[in-house]
Amino acid sequence: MSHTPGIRQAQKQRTRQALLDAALVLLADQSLSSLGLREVTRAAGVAPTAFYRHFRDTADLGTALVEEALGSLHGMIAGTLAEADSADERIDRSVEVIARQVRAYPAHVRFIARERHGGVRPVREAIAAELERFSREVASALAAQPASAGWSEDDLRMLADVYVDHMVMTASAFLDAAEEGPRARGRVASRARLQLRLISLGRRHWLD
Amino acid sequence: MSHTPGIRQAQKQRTRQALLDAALVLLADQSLSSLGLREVTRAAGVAPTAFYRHFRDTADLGTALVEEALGSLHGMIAGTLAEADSADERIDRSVEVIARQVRAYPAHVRFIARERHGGVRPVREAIAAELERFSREVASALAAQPASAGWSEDDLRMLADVYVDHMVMTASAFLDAAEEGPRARGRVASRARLQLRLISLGRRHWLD
DNA sequence: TGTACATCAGTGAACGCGCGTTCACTGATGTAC
DNA sequence: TGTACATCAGTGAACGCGCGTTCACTGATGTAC
Repeated sequence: MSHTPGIRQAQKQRTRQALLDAALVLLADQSLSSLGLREVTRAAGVAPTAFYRHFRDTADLGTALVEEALGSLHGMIAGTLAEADSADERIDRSVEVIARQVRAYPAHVRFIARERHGGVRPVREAIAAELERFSREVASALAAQPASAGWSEDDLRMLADVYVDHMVMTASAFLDAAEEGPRARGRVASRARLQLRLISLGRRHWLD
Repeated sequence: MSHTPGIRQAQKQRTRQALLDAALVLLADQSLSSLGLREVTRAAGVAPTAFYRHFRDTADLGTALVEEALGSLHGMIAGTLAEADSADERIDRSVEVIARQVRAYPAHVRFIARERHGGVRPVREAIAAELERFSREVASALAAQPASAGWSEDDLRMLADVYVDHMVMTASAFLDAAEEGPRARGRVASRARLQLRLISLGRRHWLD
């Protein structure tokens, strides 16, 4: 594929990444729809015009950030769901995975939570598409569990949506809590566990 | 209280409302953090400097919009929850109330969904405060139901949070669906009902 | 009721500033032979 | 390996434009007597 040798390509990638990283930092305190191109290039240490070598505009950069932030979700839950014996264990595991993700990539999480309903249509659509893809993966992971015997496909998708929405909301809550300290983080975690337990109970009695 | 006679006050209120209305229209396609003061005054048909007679800046206007959008939530659910015989009926009623609110005030709903995690801190905090107040109201309405016998206060707050988050997500989904047509709206409604049924089942077996 | 003065919501000109975009350019990297 | 030419990521100057904010103002409304 990449028949272009290397040095030039590699340097271009480095600049592109510098722009993405700079944007992500700036997006801690503002929305994408107010992010300026010059602002980004200034923070990245390149000339404003260099921006156009990589992105058409800031919305285009935004969709690149969506992929960077959500591409890694692939297969993440599959492992989480599979390797656990009891329901409670699966719940603990899930909340831990979310907490870890937020600690590791706080800026990405903030970006997704913010722009999911944000003012830039293509970015909103990119996030919706990624989350739907993810929800479908969750649904098929759920389908493989014994607890899902007798469930319709629609109901499994509905359940998967609940989990995905819950994941995003919890991630965002962890982020807010991070500003307050470890006690707040603990409160978010235990609330998330209770909510997952509620969903789990509803699931168990769905076919009653 | 208002010992100032009237005409002048009334006109001031009218201008203020024109600014709020204009802002809400502009916020259909962008976030508050990129909303310009001149943009708002232009759309409202007043001079840019008139803005300062009413708001310190656009963030200040934003917090005023939060009150306008969420102030009306007061007591809304109380009625919805109380006047229903069966659980299914309560679910149908709730989804209808949300759908009606979205139809009646689409711009307000969009604003709240967008700015709940948006880039303007004081507005985010105002929304969080209003939703927390609302969640507390829901929790005490839930506490009054027979189904809540034996529930701890914490668990009721957790449940109320689930309902509030679900309400905001569903409202936002109705909004997206409105662009696609009535069939999409129907799908959102039935998914919301299934999700509420899931929660309701979990609730019923919480103390098992 | 009539008059003289005070208040204050909205105006319009002016300011300095940073924005997004264009353009011709430079010089390191890549390619052909 | 060496040379001559092509490519193209990043530059820097320049542009026109709309921004937020200041200021002194106007004239309708409110108040005191």
